[in-house]
Amino acid sequence: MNLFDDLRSLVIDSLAAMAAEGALPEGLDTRNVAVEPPRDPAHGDMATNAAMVLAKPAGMKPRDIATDLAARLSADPRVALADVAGPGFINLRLAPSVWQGVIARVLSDGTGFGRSAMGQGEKVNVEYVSANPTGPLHVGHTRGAVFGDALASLLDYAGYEVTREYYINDGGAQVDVLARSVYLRYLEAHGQEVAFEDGTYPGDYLIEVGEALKDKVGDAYVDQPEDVWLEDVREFATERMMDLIRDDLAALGVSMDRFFSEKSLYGTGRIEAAIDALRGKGLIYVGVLEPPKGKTPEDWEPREQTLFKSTEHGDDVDRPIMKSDGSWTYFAPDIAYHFDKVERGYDQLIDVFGADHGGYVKRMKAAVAALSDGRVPLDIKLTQLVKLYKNGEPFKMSKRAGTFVTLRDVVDEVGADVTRFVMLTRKNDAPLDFDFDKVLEQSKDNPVFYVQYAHARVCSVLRKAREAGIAVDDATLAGADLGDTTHEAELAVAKKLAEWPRLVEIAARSHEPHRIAFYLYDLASEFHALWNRGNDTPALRFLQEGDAAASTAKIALARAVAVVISAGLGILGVEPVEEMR
RNA sequence: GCACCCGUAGCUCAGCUGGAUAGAGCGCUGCCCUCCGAAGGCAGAGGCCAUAGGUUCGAAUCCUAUCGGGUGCGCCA
Repeated sequence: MNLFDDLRSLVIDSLAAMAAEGALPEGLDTRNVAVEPPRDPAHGDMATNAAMVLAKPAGMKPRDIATDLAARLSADPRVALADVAGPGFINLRLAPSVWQGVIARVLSDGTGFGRSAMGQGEKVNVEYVSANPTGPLHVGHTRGAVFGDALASLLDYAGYEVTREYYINDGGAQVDVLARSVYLRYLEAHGQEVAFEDGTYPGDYLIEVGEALKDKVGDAYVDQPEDVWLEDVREFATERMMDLIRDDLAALGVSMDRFFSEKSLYGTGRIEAAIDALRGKGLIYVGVLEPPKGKTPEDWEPREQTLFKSTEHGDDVDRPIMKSDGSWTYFAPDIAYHFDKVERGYDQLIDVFGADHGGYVKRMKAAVAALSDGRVPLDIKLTQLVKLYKNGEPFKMSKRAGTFVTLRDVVDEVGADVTRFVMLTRKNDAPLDFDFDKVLEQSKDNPVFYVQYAHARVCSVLRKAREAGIAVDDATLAGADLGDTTHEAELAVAKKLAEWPRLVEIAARSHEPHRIAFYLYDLASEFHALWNRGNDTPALRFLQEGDAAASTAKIALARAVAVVISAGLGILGVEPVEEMR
């Protein structure tokens, strides 16, 4: 239920009626006609630009169209007032019963109130995290994990069929490095002195893996050449690392629908099939790339390579897919992986990368465009860096890995809920400051607290009401007579609630879950404001002493706020709290 | 050199895919607890939306150029 859509339909219908009566030309394009909340509430509850959009194609003055249209709109019982303003806006003020209806609707729909059919069951694949299986997840991954997960939930809420997916980079050289590092820990477990050279992973987290390897194979690999143990150790270590990563994700409340192994693409003809698909479109050739201008690498020399003609689909230069020794570059399996996603029938693909992968956006989009003949859109969301602070000082260190702050460090310190919410209080492509102290602060500076506090306050009201013997289950509240809920402070809250379904669609369309967090903050703010009005105006208190009916109506409003907060936090993956401690 | 992202109040950031007098928090000034949680709320001051053009009824938003910041740029994934 999106009230703005309802009113837009009314506008469109009225325009059609005008056309039928000759007051407007037939067949005007109404796609740009919008019904939106005005910036300034003094302008009313909603505004439409219809007259201004249509004036030119209709060859009429905006205000003439607006005057006629406004008269028709005010005939609708939902519209209390329709007047023409400014260059041709029509401002609408809606009847209190409309807003009361919103409250009742929230209570009967529950957290499904904002669900949208917008996605129409389209299949969307959201790939996120996809960290190399070489160690624990760090803060950067955390932001990507939270963002991707919230985006997936948001799309689900907006009516898409969502798959959450993780691409395991287990096919390249870095898992060999992992295997060698684990082997060193294995030797260590056998009492040998080892040295971690450059190009190995010295982190403590591999100690237990080395010991586990010892438990598994005994001394079979001690002092053996690499070709004896490398493959086995690589597989063993990769599985261990994925277990670790899965645990890290679970601690953050993230669970994937599917883990896709890069290695599974090798030796199965799947990379070749993807490249052949491109070759069939004439997009694979052997050639020599120009050196990048202005910054020619010292060791640059012209080299013949097998290239993907990504410039055909918007990239800046063509990209190599095969090394001179005949093996694939990393880009080739990436192509094959996305080919697989296309072939699985998704209507839309989304990749969440760290900002340092910004350079791969164009080539990936080019590959998907080519492989799907432009049918499957690929959106790539980049998450910017997270800067950590403690007591206002930049903070770097890790208990477990020695060099970087891990996801575990963050979650252990502040909890999954706080981590998730804070990570979403910034747009994905904006850098984020994360202060370990501030995010735990119980004050209005802290959005996490502020939103939770609003929810807790509602729960507090419900507790008090129950103690007073007032029934506050949702069914009772949904059936409450809201006729006296007419104070502008109360209606302001109801109006904010009415925006929720619209906001969900906007956030889903733009792939921007941070909008949910900002909305919740706004909603909480409206609620706190109303709460305080009760200080000066007893009639606005939620509990009306000795008047159960009035209390029920006001509690219905409060409960509706809690329901929408729950729904929003649910999308963000945050548990609403019943009381602050 | 090229590409992508960014530039909005003193600070940190929103800004509804083009709408009216550009918003919030912090900080600053002044108020509000005999009252459901003051862990809050209200009011005030603070802006050339980096700059210059363009598109149109209308631009912080779209286009072009310039300035400033970040990231990336052929066998590393």
